[in-house]
Amino acid sequence: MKSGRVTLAHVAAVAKVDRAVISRVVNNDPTLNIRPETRERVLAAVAALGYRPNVAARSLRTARAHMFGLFIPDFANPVYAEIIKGAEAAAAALSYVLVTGSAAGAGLGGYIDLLGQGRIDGLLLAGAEEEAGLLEQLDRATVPWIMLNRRSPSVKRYVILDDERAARLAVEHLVGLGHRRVGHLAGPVGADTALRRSAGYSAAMRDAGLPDGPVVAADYTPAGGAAAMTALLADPDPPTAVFVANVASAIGAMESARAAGLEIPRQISMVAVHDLDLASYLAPPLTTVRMPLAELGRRGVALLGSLKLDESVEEVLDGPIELIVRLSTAPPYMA
Amino acid sequence: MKSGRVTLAHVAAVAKVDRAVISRVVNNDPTLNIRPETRERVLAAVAALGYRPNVAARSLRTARAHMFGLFIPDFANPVYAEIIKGAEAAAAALSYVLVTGSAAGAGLGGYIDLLGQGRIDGLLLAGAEEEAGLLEQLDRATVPWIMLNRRSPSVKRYVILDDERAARLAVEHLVGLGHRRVGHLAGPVGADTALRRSAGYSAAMRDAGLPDGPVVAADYTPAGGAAAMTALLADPDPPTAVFVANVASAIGAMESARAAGLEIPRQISMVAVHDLDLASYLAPPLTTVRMPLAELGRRGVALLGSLKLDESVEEVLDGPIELIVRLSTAPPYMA
DNA sequence: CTGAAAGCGCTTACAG
DNA sequence: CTGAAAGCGCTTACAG
Repeated sequence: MKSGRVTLAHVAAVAKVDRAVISRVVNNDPTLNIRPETRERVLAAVAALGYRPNVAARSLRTARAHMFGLFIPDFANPVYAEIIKGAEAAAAALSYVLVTGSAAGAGLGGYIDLLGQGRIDGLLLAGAEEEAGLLEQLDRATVPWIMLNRRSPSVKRYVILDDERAARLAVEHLVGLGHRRVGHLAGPVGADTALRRSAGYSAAMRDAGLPDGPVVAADYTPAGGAAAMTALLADPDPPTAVFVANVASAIGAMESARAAGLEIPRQISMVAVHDLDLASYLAPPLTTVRMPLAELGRRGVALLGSLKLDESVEEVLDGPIELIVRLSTAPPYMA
Repeated sequence: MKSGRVTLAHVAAVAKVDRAVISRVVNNDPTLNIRPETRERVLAAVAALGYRPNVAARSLRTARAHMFGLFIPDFANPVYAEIIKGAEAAAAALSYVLVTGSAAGAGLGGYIDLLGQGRIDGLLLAGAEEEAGLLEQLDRATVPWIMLNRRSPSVKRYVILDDERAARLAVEHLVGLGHRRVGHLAGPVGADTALRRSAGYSAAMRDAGLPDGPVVAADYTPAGGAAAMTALLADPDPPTAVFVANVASAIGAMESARAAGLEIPRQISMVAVHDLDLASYLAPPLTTVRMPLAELGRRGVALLGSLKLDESVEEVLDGPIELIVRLSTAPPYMA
């Protein structure tokens, strides 16, 4: 029995009812009045033949693909892995399929094209660079789309995390340990998350009555963090602690600190945003701020399922943000 | 102009030809004889209206979804990121969409169900655990599927990497440095890649005229590596070097070695399979063996595109495997 | 060189 | 309570 070949007609023939009835039983149509024994017969035939509704036919008829898209820049970034996990779970709960794509495929443009083809019923854009014409392309779309973890000035469709609060938590931890000269490895220039984390850093410093320490922009990669940390340590008055905007940057920054002969945390403390499994196994284990990334993915999908086409969302996700203290932070050596 | 709403009929009206002609122009039907000016008119109308063929209608008619599936256990494992990247690129080259899913979604069973629904034209299974009934479910499928990076005794459909060669390369490097007592952190029991890497380890040791050192199984995670390394170091005659089957395990193993007071590489050398960006930033930077993972994904998709339904594949991918020497390996201290 | 027609497999408003 | 019918938007063998 080749399962892909069984159609409603086959099931109807076996169950001795019309195809319409099979369809309504399979889809749990609440307006269907049916004798229990008929329903049983239908279900038995469905099971016996291994009937699976053909998605293409259903989509054509209902104009719904039962699929959502999620675009990310790069699968290698573990931050997205967490987002995907939440989005996948939420999609599965709605009986939707999540198709996650990165720039390595057809690119963002090709991805948005899936909307035009009717392949997906909604699109989540996580950390995508803004390219000319894409927003325009999106605006012509007939299905909802939402930016994840990133705002854009011209767009009233996003859900983000409370990056400012995360940054404050990290800085307050450092200040609480006695640090007064606290540097900041900010994210890439122009990145929305970087802006918000930097704002949190400055706010927390101000609240503590301290001036900002040295600030250097760094890509969210080990290489970016390494280069930025080297620059930061060249400051005439180097900090005793650094708040790093991203954990991948922090991994590179730790290496630069070691290369400069600094012992972590004795001579320099470090704390970074986003917790990874890996953080416990670094040398020394890295203090981090854990953000609800899976929840972000989950929420994005839920919104896609409920949002009206022209409805706007501007949401800061209210989830648990917690400091995870490991061994990369300590009181300043010469406090 | 809502792009999702333009159909062949609209384009046909504008271009003043039949819908069939539009379809054949859009699909580059080679059997179509058409006057150049007519083709121009059609193309102009397509562009002007922003026509995009409806995928559901096309799939229903042609019984092809133009979509491939890739199932992985977990997006957080960076090894899969690399495979996805290659698979995405290959799919895009075929104008196919790749839908990658993990166990966090509907699970492998739900994933295989996509086949039954006609949603995908082929499925790649990367490192999936074998569950009862799933192979049976797959055998009923009417589209090709292939196991990636993993064989199964009952299945003649796989493409794998040359794990044995990778292992030999690593062990020969250690032996070349002068190590004679070489331990092995093997992968999880039952994992096919682990078996092949262990075979390579033993073969290389035998070729060097050396007996196997202590061998401990370890999950492909930092935690698994950490636990296994602790066990291995308890050996009455501990090794001066360790070949670790997986880079994630190695990260945990390095931490255990440090915790045991061992300096890497002075007191113990370590080399692991799979290269990551991260490896350069560990303390010390980790010597690895780089495997062609993206190529594996690419090859899997290419096979899906060309394989007959009942054709078998048993392929060991012939791609570059190279040792990347960093600072975690050195001659033994007391050679 | 171009058009008319059938049909892929569903869902749904309607008839009885 | 169940069936007959239309139609979603395409592709393709065929007619002319």
